[in-house]
Amino acid sequence: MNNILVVDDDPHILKALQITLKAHGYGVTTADNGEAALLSAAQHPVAVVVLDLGLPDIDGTEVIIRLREWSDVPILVLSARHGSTDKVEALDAGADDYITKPFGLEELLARLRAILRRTVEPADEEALVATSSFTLDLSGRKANRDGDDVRLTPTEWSILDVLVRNPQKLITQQQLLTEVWGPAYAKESNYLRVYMAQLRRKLEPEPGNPQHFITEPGMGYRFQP
Amino acid sequence: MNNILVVDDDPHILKALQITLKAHGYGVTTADNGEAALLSAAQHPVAVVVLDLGLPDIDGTEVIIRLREWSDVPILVLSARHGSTDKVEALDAGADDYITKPFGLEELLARLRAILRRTVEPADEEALVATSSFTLDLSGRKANRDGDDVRLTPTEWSILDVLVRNPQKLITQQQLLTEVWGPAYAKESNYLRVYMAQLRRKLEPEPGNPQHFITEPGMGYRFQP
DNA sequence: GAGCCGCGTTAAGGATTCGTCAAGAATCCC
DNA sequence: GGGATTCTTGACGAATCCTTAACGCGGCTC
Repeated sequence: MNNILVVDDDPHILKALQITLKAHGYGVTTADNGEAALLSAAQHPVAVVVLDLGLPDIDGTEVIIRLREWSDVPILVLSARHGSTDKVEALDAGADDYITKPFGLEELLARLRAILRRTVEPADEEALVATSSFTLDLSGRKANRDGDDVRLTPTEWSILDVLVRNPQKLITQQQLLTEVWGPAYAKESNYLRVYMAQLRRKLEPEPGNPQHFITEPGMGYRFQP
Repeated sequence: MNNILVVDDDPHILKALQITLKAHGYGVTTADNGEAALLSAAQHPVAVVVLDLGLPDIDGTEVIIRLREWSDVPILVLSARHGSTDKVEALDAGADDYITKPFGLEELLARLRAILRRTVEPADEEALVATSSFTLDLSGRKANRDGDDVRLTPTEWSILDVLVRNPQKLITQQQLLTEVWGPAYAKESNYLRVYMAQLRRKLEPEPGNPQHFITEPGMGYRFQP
């Protein structure tokens, strides 16, 4: 089910959108200010953000920019401002679409469908990864080593996701931290050290001499299949 | 250069859009009816289609549907019809965006940028550089020599970044020092000597007789692919 | 030809980062 | 509620990297 984050300071609009979207089969999360929206987007996976520009705390464009620092989630802007400048600013900041109030619900839904059509994951086919010492099923969340199932925690999985989906490529510590914990944790390289050690202990044949999760000192980590 | 196909039956609009888009660095192809548009899209590679709904031969929505049978190219619809039904029809047929006439040129350009931003990305150009004795993957931070991976430190990479991104160009010592260590170190040419030696030892076949990292005495260094 | 300057090379100290362990806090599940 | 899992946080040696100094070499100037 696609999860939509709706951000608006008007409780009536928020309620109306929530009901309409849910009736059309979407999951809905709401926020009535910019900070809450950014926080929510960092915590739950979101398919689309529907964003009102007129927020009480932060300017809407600012929300777009800060969201774009670490996320590619599509953003559909709602706004009472008809001015061309406002539209250009929001779109260039990283928004994907812009509707002016008052808007028709049918149009909003159609534009949401158009956006989602494009972002639908090309293939959630079984993402299987195999190395010389273990196998992973990313979509099924299963790990196997020497025939024995290995239990991994949620955080360990999300780290694996990022690393394994970019094999042999260097993943910066910042990248990992912002993808897993959110942009506010971009400096907590402590976490990475702890979790990389756990992953190695659970998956590597010789945790002290890793051959698949390689650390590049001063930069980040790299997955070697 | 991004190629845009503009479809409109009004020659004035066609001409105006052509001039504006070209002025902004896009390549432009035009068509004044639906059949010509479909034909043109099939013949030339197109990055975006800008489509007027009111065409003389085929209905605009029909053009979208027939285009979508074989192409995923983004479609931006222009239309004089403000009705919600028209928008929903066009968007659900496969259009990506919908602007009603009269529209601001700035808005059109911003929406084009928003669409292109999303579709250009998957190209994910791997910045690969190859010489006769080693290969570099700048984005993946991978260096290879004679089939063996070479480990480079962060500072070594940032020097490589500057040199390799300007092949055959002379990079002065000041440039290198300020780009890598910051402007305060612009006189510490000591560092450069140390690190250029390390890079040569790691990448050159004969470090004593470098063929790719060439020093221009008294000036700086030059990368020769 | 003596002295100076810029470059290449090497090695050692210091600073930073990494791996590891463990314990308390938070969360989840029954 | 209570127990178990998971997450956070701090501290410590060990490994890695950066900085710095010293020395040799060749070319240039005087």
